[in-house]
Amino acid sequence: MNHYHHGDLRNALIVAAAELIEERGSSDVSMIDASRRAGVSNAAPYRHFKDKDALLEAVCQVAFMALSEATDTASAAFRKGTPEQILALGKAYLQFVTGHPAFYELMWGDHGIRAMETDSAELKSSGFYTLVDSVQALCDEAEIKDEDAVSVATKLWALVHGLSSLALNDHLEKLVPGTDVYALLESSTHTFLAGLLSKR
Amino acid sequence: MNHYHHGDLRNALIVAAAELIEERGSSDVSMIDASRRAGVSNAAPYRHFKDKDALLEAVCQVAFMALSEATDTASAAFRKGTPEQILALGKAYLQFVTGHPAFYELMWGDHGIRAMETDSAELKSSGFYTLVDSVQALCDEAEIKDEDAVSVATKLWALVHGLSSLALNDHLEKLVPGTDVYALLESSTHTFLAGLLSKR
DNA sequence: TGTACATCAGTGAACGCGCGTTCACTGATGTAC
DNA sequence: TGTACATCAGTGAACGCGCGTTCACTGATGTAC
Repeated sequence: MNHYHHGDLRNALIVAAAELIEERGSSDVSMIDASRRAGVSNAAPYRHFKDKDALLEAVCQVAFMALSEATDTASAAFRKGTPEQILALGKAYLQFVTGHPAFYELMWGDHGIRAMETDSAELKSSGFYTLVDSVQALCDEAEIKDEDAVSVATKLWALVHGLSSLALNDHLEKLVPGTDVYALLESSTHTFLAGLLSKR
Repeated sequence: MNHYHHGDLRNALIVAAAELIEERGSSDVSMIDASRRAGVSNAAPYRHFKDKDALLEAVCQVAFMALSEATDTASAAFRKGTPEQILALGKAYLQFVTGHPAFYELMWGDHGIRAMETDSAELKSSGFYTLVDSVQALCDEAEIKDEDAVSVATKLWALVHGLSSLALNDHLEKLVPGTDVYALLESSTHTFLAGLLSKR
């Protein structure tokens, strides 16, 4: 391939930045390193991104889409509204977060917020709302009327998000050595759902 | 006061760094800025800290102690092992995290881990283990035998930590506008405890 | 009590480095005629 | 089909900046005699 006219440099830069983040385990990669990895000069990225923030936001968007895909795929294997499906969603989330630790700070930091804002329609339609749908179906079947599905989904999300966050930097391991975070996810989800049903 | 022999520069630098973090809402403060705020030259901090990381770890230790104090104080007002006490612990945690947003990334990042390791005895004796004690008392009173107090406490912690984390960067507000995170904390804690008791 | 001196905690200037970004340029591509 | 030219996406060199850290130094303090 020729030096000039790379063809798909925009995507190549997003991939390069994502790989660097993954490899180094940190989200502060430099523009210059991303350029180097993509095989272009320092200045080339500025034809495709206004500045470094814009590149990182683009990486965030890709990451959010990957997360949505992971949770959607996991939930597709189960019947809608079953505890099994909700648990599968949680597991997929936990797996994604712990499997890509360096993306955590990026996705839930400032760049993540802006990425969410720019592409909200596409992102909002998946991920979290898959969980809301599932919770809604569960509530319908169990004839729970006094609980708001969005509210319940948010609480479940917080639970899974919290476990993932703690598992990330070995805080759990430091505080309670030998913890099995997947077992914790499973039992806490069951406890929570049991509490939900007990109010019926 | 004289230029030479500040007297308590070590602490002054920790406070200066903490204030800068608080004001700027970001944990990447520079050594030079911390020096300036403490009223000393660039080189002075190196008499008290090996490098920048050492200073930030010291800030972390102070932050963890403040958090522990906040949760301990909150829980002291309630009878041990009551749901009210557990909820109070959660509220204090949530309040601390959302009240000092910039410390979050510092405390739960690499510096926080090292701060925990160096001063573990003092830190481990408070904070999380206050919650463990409370959960243990609750389990004893309710005659729950098949649940491990540490495990239950971890799940509750994850729930509160997750809610705090989501509340921090307005992710909740973005996704579910008008959310009252304290109400969410209260109802999710109750739901979880109800689930715990229903297994009896 | 007075003096010599070791030590301690500051100074301020400087170094080197890496980074984000810009700028004039250049070569390849697409298009009008 | 061939040529002139606008446009587009690269280059590479350079800029300015801020930062972490070091170094020879200096002034204050504490101590031995």
